[in-house]
Amino acid sequence: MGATKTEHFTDKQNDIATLAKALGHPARVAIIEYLMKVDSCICGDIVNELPLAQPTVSQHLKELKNAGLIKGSIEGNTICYCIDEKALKKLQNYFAKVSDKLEKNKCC
Amino acid sequence: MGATKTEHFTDKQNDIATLAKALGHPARVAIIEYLMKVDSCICGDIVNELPLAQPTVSQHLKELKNAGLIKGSIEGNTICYCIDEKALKKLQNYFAKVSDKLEKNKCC
DNA sequence: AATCTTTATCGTAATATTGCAATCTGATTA
DNA sequence: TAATCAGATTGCAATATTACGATAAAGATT
Repeated sequence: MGATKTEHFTDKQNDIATLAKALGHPARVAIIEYLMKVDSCICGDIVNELPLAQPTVSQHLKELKNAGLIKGSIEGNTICYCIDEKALKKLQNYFAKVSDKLEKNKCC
Repeated sequence: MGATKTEHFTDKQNDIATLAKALGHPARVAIIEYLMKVDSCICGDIVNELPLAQPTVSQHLKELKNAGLIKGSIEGNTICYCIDEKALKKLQNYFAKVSDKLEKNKCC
């Protein structure tokens, strides 16, 4: 096996899982944090920021893009990556809701 | 390879990645949501709630426990699983901070 | 005690992920 | 036009994940 049975779960559960999975690797967390730090989207130096080879970084960027967490636009020779706020907002809302619910139903 | 190079990233990045990774599977999202729905921790019927075989569910529960997202206490014959608020709070804070920062630094 | 119930563990097969060297592509520059 | 540069893609090896049947462990029930 090894293949996730996505069809058995709700769209929302799959959606959250996809976003969470994309952040389930420290390199990808680091990429998001770097994009946040350089408050603009002037990118092109992500590879130099990470302790990983260029193809590996490229792959991580691809996964973040597939999950919808970042978007990249071609800017001449380089590519300008940029956080997609919507996706992070989704995560924020989700965990805010969860935490809120837990606050109310304290049981242990 | 296939082994994550955790040693190159900060503890915080690894921490967030570990939590996110644990939620990077719809079954585990479903488990958390189920534990939230039955507002108590009277568990023992998680297997029946999920479209997966018992060993598979047990494995997912183990991963959630390892990541610190849930805790389980033996209650006679059954085991009583329960969300660990601290971990979810951590995620909430993280994404709240990220969203807040993105709000301020709008660039694209 | 024998059995049932609940959950964990083992073993294993299928698939996915991580990482990188080598290579390719497409835009820029010399 | 050729050399260069930034990134993506390919191909591959190592490792991790997902899923489940079989089985084990341990308390509950009969």
